[in-house]
Amino acid sequence: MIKIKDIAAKCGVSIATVSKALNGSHELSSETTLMICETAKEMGYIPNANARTLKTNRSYNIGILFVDHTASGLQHEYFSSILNSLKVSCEKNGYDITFISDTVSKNAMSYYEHAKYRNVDGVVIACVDFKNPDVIRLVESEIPTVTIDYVYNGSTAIISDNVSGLESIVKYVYECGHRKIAFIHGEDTDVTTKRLAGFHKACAELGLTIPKDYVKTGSYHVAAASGHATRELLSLKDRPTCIIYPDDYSILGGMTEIEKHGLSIPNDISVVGYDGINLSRLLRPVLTTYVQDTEAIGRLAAEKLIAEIETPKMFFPEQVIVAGKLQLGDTVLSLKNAK
Amino acid sequence: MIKIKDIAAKCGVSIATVSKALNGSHELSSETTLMICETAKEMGYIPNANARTLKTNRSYNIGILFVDHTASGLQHEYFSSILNSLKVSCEKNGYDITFISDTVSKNAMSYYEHAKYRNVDGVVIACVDFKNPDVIRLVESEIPTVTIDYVYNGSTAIISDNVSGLESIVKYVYECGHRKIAFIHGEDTDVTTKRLAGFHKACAELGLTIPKDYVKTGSYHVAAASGHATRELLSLKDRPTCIIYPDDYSILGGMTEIEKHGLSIPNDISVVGYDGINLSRLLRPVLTTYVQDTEAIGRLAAEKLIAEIETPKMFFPEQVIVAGKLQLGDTVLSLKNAK
DNA sequence: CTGAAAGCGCTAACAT
DNA sequence: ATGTTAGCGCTTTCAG
Repeated sequence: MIKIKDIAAKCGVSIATVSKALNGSHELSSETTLMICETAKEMGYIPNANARTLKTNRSYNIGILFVDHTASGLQHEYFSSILNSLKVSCEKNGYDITFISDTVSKNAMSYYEHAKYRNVDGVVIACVDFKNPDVIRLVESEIPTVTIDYVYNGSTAIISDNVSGLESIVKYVYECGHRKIAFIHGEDTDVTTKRLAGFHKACAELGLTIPKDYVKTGSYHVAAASGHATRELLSLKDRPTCIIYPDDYSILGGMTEIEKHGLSIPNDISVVGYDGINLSRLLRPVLTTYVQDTEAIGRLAAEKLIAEIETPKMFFPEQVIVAGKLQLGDTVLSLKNAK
Repeated sequence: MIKIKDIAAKCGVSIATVSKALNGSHELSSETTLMICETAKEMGYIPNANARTLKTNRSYNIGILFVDHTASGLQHEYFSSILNSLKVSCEKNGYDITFISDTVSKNAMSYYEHAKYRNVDGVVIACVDFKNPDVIRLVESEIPTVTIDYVYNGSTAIISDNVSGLESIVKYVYECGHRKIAFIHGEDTDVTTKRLAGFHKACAELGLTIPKDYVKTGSYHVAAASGHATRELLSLKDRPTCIIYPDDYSILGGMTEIEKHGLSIPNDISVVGYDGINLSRLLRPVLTTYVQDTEAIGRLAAEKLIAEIETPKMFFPEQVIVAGKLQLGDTVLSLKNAK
C-alpha cells in the first residue's frame, strides 16, 4: 500500500506538504498542489480512512440502527426503500454506512458502545423498539442522531405524517359514502398512536361514531394478523363496509380472508392500505392506499444528520414532517354511484 | 473517552499489560487479567476499532456490494433477505457490515479503492453488473471476496441452483400435463443463462420442442416487462398453456395482463414464479414457484468469507450450490384432472 | 510475568 | 510557501 510518505519521497517534499496538497489546502502554491496530486494518482495512492479518523475524530461513516425482529425491518419495503434513499444521500455527501447492532463479537455491546467503537459520526435510528433503554441511551448521548417516525422529547426526527395520512383516508372513504369504517392498526408504537389519533379525529369531525369493535389490533407486515382481525370484523352483526389496514403488505391477509368468505373487493367490502409500496400498484385491484414519501424521508434523515455533524453551531433539533398522498386505487367502492 | 492509558494508570500497570489483559493474552497472571478487565468495565472502557485496525490491519468489517440500479437491489426481497441473513451471520462472528459504493465524496472511487480506503477485511459481492471492470478488478485483487450467483473462473461463490430450479419447474408442469410451456426470463445475466440452460435441458429430456416465440426476454423485478412479454405470448396463434416468469414480483405484471384478457389463472393459463419470497404465499392464488434458500445463501457467504479471512492457509476457492425447492401453489392447473 | 518503546498512516499546530 | 514534530489509541516485539 502506498502512503503519503512515498509520495513525499517521490516529489521531494515533506509529508506535511503532501497532506496539505491532497486536502486542497490553500497555503500551497497551485503548482505544487497539482504536481503532488498527479503523482499521487500515478502512484495509485488510496487514503487510509482509519488513520485519518484516528487523528481527526471524524470517520465520515454513519451508523444505522435497523433492527430486524420478526423480519419487519429490511424485509419491509417501507424501510428498505428508506434505507436505499438514505444510502444514496449519504454517499453523495461522502459518507459511508455501517450497520450498528448490539452484537459485535461474542461480547455484547450496547448500541452506544458499538457506535463509539466504530467512531461513527452519527446514527440514523429507524425500525427499532424506541422504548429500549439502549436506544434511549444512544439518543441521549453526545453522538448526533436522527430518528425516523419517532420523536424523543424534541430530538431531531423525520416523521411521516401519520395523523394526516389517516385523516385523508377516512375523509376519502367518507366521501365515497362509507360510514361503517373499521381500522385494523399495527402493534402499539408511536406511529400507531398517531394513526389512531388521525382516525378518531377525522371520525369526530365527520360526526361518525365508530363502535369499539371496529378498531382492532393487527401487526405491521404480518398478513396473518390482518387476516385474523378481518375475520373478527366480518363476523360482527353489523359489519363495516370499509376496512383500513396497517400496511400494504399485511392487507393481503385481510383480502384473502374477505375472499374466503365469498365476498368481493370492493363490491362487498372496501379496503385501504398504507405505505404505497410498489407492490400496491401491481396488485389487482390496485390498492387504495396512502403513499409515504420514502425517498424524502431517507434523504432528509441523511441531510439533517450530516448538517448536525458538519455545522453543529448552526444546529437545532427539529422535527420534519414528511407529507404523503392518497393513492386512488380500485379497492374502495363509491357507494354514491352505486345507488 | 477513556483509553487503555487511563486503565493502566488506575491499575498501576503499563499500557502493554492492559492491552494484553484485554485481549486475553496467556502470558499474564489470571489475577492481573481479571483485575484489569474489571477496572476497564467499571471505567466504561470502549475499544477504538480505528486505532486497532491501523495497527493490526484487521478491521473486522466486511464490505458489501449491493448496487441498486433500477431498484432491483435492496428493494428486491430476494436480495434484502440475503442481506439480512448475511448481516446476522457476520455479527455473530464479530464483524460489522459497511456498504461499498463507487462514490465516496465527490471524488469517485473504484470499488477496490473504496474497499481499501475503509480497510475492510473482505467483500461480499451481490447484485451488481458482474461484467463491470471495476467489479472484476476487486475480485482479482488481494482482498478476499465472495460472489453471489456468479462465478469468476473458480472464485469463491455461493450460487443458488438455477439450473435445477428451472428443471424442477418444467418437470412439474409437464407432469401436470402442460406441453406448451413458455418462459419469460430476466435480462442477460449469468443467472439467466443458467435458468435458460435448465429450461432447455428439461424440455429436451422430456422430448418437448419449444417454439422460439415461447421464450421471451423480460426483466427481474420489473412487472411491466413481464406484462409486455405476456401480451405477446397471449397474442400468438398457438398460445402457451403455462408461463414461467423471471420472479415472484415481476409475475404480477403477467398476471394482471392475463386477467385483462379476460383469462383466469390457472384455469385458462397457468403461471409459475421464481424465488419463493414471502409475498408468494400471501397472494391469491398462492404462487407455484421455486423457493430459493436465502437464509443459507447469506449465511454461507458470510461463513466462507470469514473462513478465508481468518484461516487463509486452509482456504481454497469453492463454489457452493444452494438447493431450493418447489413450492406447490395454486397457479398451475393440472390438465390431467381437468380431463 | 510485566514494561519500554516503536510505529500503524495521517493531520495540524507551530516553526521557518 | 513548505517543513518539523508531536501525537490520535492501540498492538507488539523485545528487554527485563
